[in-house]
Amino acid sequence: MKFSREGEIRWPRKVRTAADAVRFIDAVGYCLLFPVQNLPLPSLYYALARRYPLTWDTYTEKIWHWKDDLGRQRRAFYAKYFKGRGTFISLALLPHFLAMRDSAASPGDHERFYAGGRISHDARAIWQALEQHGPLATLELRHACKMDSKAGNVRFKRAMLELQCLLQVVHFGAEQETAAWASGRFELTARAFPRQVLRAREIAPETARAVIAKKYLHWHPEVLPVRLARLFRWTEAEAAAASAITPARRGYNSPPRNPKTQERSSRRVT
DNA sequence: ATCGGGTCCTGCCACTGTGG
DNA sequence: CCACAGTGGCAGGACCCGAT
Repeated sequence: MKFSREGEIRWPRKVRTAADAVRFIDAVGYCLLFPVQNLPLPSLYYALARRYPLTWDTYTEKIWHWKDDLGRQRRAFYAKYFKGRGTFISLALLPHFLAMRDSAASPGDHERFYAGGRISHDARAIWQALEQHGPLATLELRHACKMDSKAGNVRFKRAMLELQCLLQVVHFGAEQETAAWASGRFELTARAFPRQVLRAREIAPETARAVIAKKYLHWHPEVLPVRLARLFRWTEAEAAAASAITPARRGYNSPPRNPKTQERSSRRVT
């Protein structure tokens, strides 16, 4: 397995307990569960194990449980967010992530999101089931949405990813549904983190981007707007504004770029 | 013998922009 | 106009092992 180390940070404290993990998440603001190639973000795994590559050991086992427990205990937000990979977001920054894309929803907002073309039919069904039944484990949720079959599971996974990338659904513990691996348990963000959702409604998107960028720049001061844009799915103009770097200074630490590249980078990078 | 839980990886295809 | 590179999305494989 190959992993990029570029997003990792020098965190001076040892991470041994769940409380340490929460301190780490609060300090970095947002991080990955496991390191992911081409995704320059710190990972909880590296903070704990301090080494690559990832192997299945006591460290892995520890954070495996933390991802289930921290959300349920409302000590951090955990969902598949960046590139659909396991991501922690601190409680302090969750409102900003929600505000950034107008994602501060109420439990009954599935119709509004569906009508607005923001979620698929399957995602709406999952949202509805969670609204109706409260937190459900994978198999219960699939059953409630009539996605029990193999083909149904593919639709379920895709729709769940969609909802998590929109920050509407959050990991909320785990449940031993079968004798095999434990299933995740899921809840609506609006129900699990109502205070953060309310707070998000008071934050303007550009303010949210600035706070998120400031956090990233604290640990990666040399990052260029184009990298920020790519990471957070902003336009380069939004990234430059968020990191308060003027266009004149934009190429400060980078080699000169040809005009065609600059023209391209003025559009949204995805 | 097959299934299925969650995750990451690889391979494939479609799309886009570049550059000759 | 066309070939090429880069990217993103998606599907399927591997992992493990007990239940069916």
